[in-house]
Amino acid sequence: MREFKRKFRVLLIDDNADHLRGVKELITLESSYDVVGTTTSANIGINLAKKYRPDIILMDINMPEKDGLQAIQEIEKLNLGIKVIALSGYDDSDLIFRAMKIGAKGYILKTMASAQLIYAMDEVAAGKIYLPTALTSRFFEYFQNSFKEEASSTSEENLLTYLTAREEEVLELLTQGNNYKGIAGKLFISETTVKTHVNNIFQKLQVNDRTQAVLYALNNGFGNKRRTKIAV
Amino acid sequence: MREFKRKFRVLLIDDNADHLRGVKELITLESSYDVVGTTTSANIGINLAKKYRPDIILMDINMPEKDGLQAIQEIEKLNLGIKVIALSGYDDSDLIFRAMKIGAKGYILKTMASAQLIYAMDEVAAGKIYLPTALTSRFFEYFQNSFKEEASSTSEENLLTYLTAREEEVLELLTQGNNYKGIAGKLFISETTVKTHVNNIFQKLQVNDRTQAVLYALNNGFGNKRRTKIAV
DNA sequence: TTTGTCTTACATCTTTGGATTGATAAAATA
DNA sequence: TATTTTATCAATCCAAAGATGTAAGACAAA
Repeated sequence: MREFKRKFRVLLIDDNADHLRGVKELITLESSYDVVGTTTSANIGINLAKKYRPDIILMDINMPEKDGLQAIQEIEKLNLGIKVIALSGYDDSDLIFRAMKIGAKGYILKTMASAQLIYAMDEVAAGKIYLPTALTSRFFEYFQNSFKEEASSTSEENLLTYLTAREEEVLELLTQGNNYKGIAGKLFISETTVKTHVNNIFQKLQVNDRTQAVLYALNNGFGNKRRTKIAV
Repeated sequence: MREFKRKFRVLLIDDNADHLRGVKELITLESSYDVVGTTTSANIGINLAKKYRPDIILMDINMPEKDGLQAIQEIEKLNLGIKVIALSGYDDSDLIFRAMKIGAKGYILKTMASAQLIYAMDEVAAGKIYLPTALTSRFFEYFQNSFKEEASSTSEENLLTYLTAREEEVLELLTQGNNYKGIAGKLFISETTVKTHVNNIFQKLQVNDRTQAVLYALNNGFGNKRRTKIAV
């Protein structure tokens, strides 16, 4: 049986009709891609995605009507395996970060050479994630900055280190929303003992109540799973 | 006044003496780099970093004695502006992610061509962050996976959407550790009103007390800065 | 206009939380 | 061995939090 090389199906979403036409022509020249639809509306684009199930979507994310990032997110939620490449006029690190976070498989600037667009599509079609080197650098600046605060705040002094093993157990249960009775039951000790521990925890963490204790714990890397803040 | 083109100072840390020697010779051939030190020990490497203040450190992260990632972290904490490039034998996405998270300016496989190493050093020396395309792809697989769980868990139903604007304000203050009096003072309303709001919040979030409400809020993307869990 | 939601507010009552003091036994440490 | 830390428990007291019901004025939608 002879094997046919299937063409990848592409959907274009861009509110700029001129740019849309240009990209369409460009892609049509490539033998390995078929443009199955074009639209200037993000909402229509989402419906076309459901209908045509393209392999790849090129999505302009600088649209006034609807946020392109939001559109990407909605398409990702459909879980149709559609690979979305973000097209943008800006190499803003925050934009790049957010696009990649919500699942874009690539991010290309509109000013980039057409060859780069095709290359990105080739890579993405092959199951990879593609970001131009320059944008990768931008992304990582943002990415690493997100973690810097954490490192610096941690380096001050972590009052959690003063807690005893038992106190950590109690705090762990506090961070799960337990009250005295719940903690006492889970640790098989009396409620008054829990009170003693909790009071000692308050002293050591220099807080006034359980909510503040829980917040301190979560913000200072309590437990095995460290939670990290990333502004999105 | 005549300007001299300064050579970049490089420190090599690699527990494999053979590899260390090879890399040293390779770099010495380059006119723009000076190897100011080599060592097979991570701990000694950290001390050499303090002493010589190199521009760049090539750090093997697959060392038995001390974890190379930990060493990178310690060097980053020194805040000397030293750019660390991770050298590794593995293109494991988790390793790449962790290295970049703690501030590595690059990640190179030992099996890669020497030209790529030099190119990475050039880029990093110029203040950029460099990851080979293949590793970038790996990184993003891991990165995007970290957020997938969040998206699915969020898609269940976010009870926070039922809160009124005022209730959100109150909850915001709750998540900052305020008690009734504090909230009342900050919103210029009476304490009893705050109680009413808080009780309504409990109903809507289906929780029993403020700690649980705060935990629900933090775990369900409350506020403008959404906190995201990334296992590290 | 009527209906409904939101925000504000108060009263009352019960439960929970937090502070303080004191005490005992085991375990770790000097 | 002597001393300190840790974990356990209790009693008491006051403050804070939480549950419940009621209600008035603002405002928007039907």
